[in-house]
Amino acid sequence: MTDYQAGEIEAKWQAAWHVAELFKAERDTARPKYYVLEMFPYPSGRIHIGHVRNYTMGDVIARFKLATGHSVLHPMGWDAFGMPAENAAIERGGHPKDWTYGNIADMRGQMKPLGLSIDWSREFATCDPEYYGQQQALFLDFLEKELVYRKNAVVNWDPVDMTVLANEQVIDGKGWRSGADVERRELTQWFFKISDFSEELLDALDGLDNWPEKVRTMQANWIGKSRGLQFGFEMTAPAAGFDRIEVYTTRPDTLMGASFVGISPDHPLAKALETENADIAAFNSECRKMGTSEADMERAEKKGFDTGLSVKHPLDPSWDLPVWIANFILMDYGTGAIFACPAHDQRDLDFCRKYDLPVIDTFEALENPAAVADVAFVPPKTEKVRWINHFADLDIATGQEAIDATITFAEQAGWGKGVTNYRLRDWGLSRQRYWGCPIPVVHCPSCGLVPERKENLPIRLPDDVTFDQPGNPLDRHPTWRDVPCPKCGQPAKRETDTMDTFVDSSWYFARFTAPRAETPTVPEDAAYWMNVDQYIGGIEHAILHLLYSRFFARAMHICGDLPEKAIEPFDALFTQGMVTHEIYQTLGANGRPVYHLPEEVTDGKLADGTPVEIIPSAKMSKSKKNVVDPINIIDRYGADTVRWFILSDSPPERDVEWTAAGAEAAHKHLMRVWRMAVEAANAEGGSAEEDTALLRAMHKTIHDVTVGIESFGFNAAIARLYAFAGVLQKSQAGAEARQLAARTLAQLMSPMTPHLSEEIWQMLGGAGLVTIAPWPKADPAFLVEDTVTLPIQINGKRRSEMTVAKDLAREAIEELALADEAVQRALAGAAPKKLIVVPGRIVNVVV
RNA sequence: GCCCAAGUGGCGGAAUGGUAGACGCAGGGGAUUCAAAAUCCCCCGCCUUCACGGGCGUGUGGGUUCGAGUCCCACCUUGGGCACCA
Repeated sequence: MTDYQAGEIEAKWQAAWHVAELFKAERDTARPKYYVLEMFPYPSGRIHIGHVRNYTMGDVIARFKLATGHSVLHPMGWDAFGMPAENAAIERGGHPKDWTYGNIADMRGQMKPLGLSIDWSREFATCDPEYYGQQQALFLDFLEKELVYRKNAVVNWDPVDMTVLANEQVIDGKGWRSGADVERRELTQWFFKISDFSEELLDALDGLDNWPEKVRTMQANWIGKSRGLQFGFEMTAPAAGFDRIEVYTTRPDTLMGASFVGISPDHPLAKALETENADIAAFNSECRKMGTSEADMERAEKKGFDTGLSVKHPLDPSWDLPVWIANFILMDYGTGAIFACPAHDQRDLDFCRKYDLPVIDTFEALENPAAVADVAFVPPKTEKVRWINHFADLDIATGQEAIDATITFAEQAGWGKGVTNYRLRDWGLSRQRYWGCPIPVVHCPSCGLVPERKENLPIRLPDDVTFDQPGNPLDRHPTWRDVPCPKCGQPAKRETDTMDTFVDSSWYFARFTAPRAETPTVPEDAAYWMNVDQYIGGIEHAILHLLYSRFFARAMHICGDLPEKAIEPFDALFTQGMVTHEIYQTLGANGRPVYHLPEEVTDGKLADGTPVEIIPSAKMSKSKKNVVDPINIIDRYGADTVRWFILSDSPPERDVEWTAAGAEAAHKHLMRVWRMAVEAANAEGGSAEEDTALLRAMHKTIHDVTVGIESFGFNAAIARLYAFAGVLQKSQAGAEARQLAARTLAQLMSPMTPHLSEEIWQMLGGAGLVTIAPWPKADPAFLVEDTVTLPIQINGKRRSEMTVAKDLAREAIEELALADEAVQRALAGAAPKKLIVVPGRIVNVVV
């Protein structure tokens, strides 16, 4: 009975849970519902340790809620569309569908032994036609409500492979396979009107009390609401059909420090000038030889081109400013044109230094004097104060007041208007790729854009495609693309763009409430299960996925697919840290990095002796091959050990560097708990005093562990469980108390180590399954202590301590403290300068 | 570059503004054993001291406070995100 065969025992209890249907979620109005969801995985082929961490945390919550009387929904699915499946097809042949479903089968097989409390009957993959067909129905609803539209937008274009590249596929401005310089190219694409919801998505962040503050801050900054001034600079002479340049600025108070007006290379004026000036055309085209990612553009060297044009300063018609084209100005934000004030903007200053443009000394107190120490300033045109004070006869010191006053001034004078801008752009969902959800519209030569009929859904991806040539196979598919128009029946062409995979993950949480329904959702199920009570996932999704989901929930509500209460679909969010690992890289033949799996590298070398460059820890990613596979540990020690270990070592919100050392120790501890349970079953002796001491420790542990689980302090809860196991081991309590203690220990451990806990529970005569046994309650009578140890500080440093009755009067504590030997020594006969007593906590004597 | 975090012993980490280092790992010593494994017990921040004790100590530099790992300011380093990786 002392031998513990993890494999057999775990399989036995998993079967018992399955037979009892413990995890099957049913609508049950007699119990409070609880929906716990972990961000679903991409089926890359193997589960990695980060998945285990994510799902184990969710499982602890789900099992805890089950034990505290909730009707729990804890589902699992697969975020199954995306580029890696196509890349696999290109590299190794085969079909993305086979690769994906094969991976799902493998990963499900790796996950099931973990003993997660998942309702597998609700499982789906986003590449199931039953799922994406409903997504197409949602798209048609959105189209009808005008939440989707088409416009031109730029993509990364690989001129050699003749294909669109994702940002990830652009490395140092070159295509990852061809190595060719990437170009920006405009295509007509589909967009969700998320920007219509900017204000609402921003406002509602305030109500998300159970979201991490950092996520709300990041989202607010992403939406980027700003109040600024929009106005026109009149050109000194019209050019290319333009007679003014409209700019937007959040710092109109710096207008008297303007050096030049800058426009984006994609600005209509810049484009118009291209046709008449070859140098400008060359400059713009150079600017476009860069990826579309904002990070790349911001990091790139700042470059400009003097157009030779000039504009008049709005406050001084005799003052001409030159017009430059600058590569750091984004066409997507504001009007695509700015005025530069180098005295108050580092980037403008760098630019002016580089091109020898004037820097005007504006304010008396420069905002960053050190940064401009070497600058030769040009004297200001007004008094060297905020110009609004000069023009409007005001006396304003603070920045925001000055900004507001300038906007009012410009509006009254009639040359500008206050404008609220958002950084948030509409969500482009078109992807020129095969392995995604087809967009259900048809282009008809006579009817134009025609939505598919809902009865024709799902529009299935064709299976007969090949990946032997670059580009989207749907574009060249012989029969799939050519269809009759759903409206007039004449020959027409199906839209060949598919949807961004973020669309798939923006409503899966709603689909889990009715995964087999013939409509996207079912009102009764959505009403009962929504919202997700606890959502758990990586901090890397803090902005895009979570913002898109918030938008989708609103759009679905507008279309009648979700109740109003679900427009904020995630009541509580927990962002777990990532499991990171070093990246191992060598240089390939073409000078590009080649990545290697951790298991291929020993002592910094490959098997053939090639030295490997070690890049410091980073997020585990399949493309960087730094993914650690937990399956060996599961096979060796069982699921309970892996679950216990992954939770025990680190605070859940923090990133952890993966290390395999310690799994062995976790296993030893679990076996120690098992032996103690066996011993408790056969215990003898005991005394009332010993029994009480053990029960006191037990109730304290119940309290601490319960609080720990509820507050995501899993590592701290486990530390308490370790400590209690230590107490139990040393205890001389009698059989009854020790059995109760061991059984309770097992029960408190059950969210983390459910199989071991069931085995102990059963052995020590617990009723039924521990998984659904009511969670223990801490008896307050056992929690109170009657004495307390107070540290005594002298000048804030701990020098002594004393043990006193818990409710001892302040005066008595002061007296005892002053009588303390160390205090007497420090005072040397003098009276203390100050005596601070914090009852129950500390005494501080200031001498 | 911009936005958001994190930084504590050899390691993972604990700590409502109140005894820094709980708990675990690694390490050292001991018990048990013919021996080993397993198990059990004890020690374990750094410097100094035979010892008692003393000094230093939570990325760096300042500040607030009787008291700062915790609050404020500046900086450094690392990580996440930057709209087509998921």
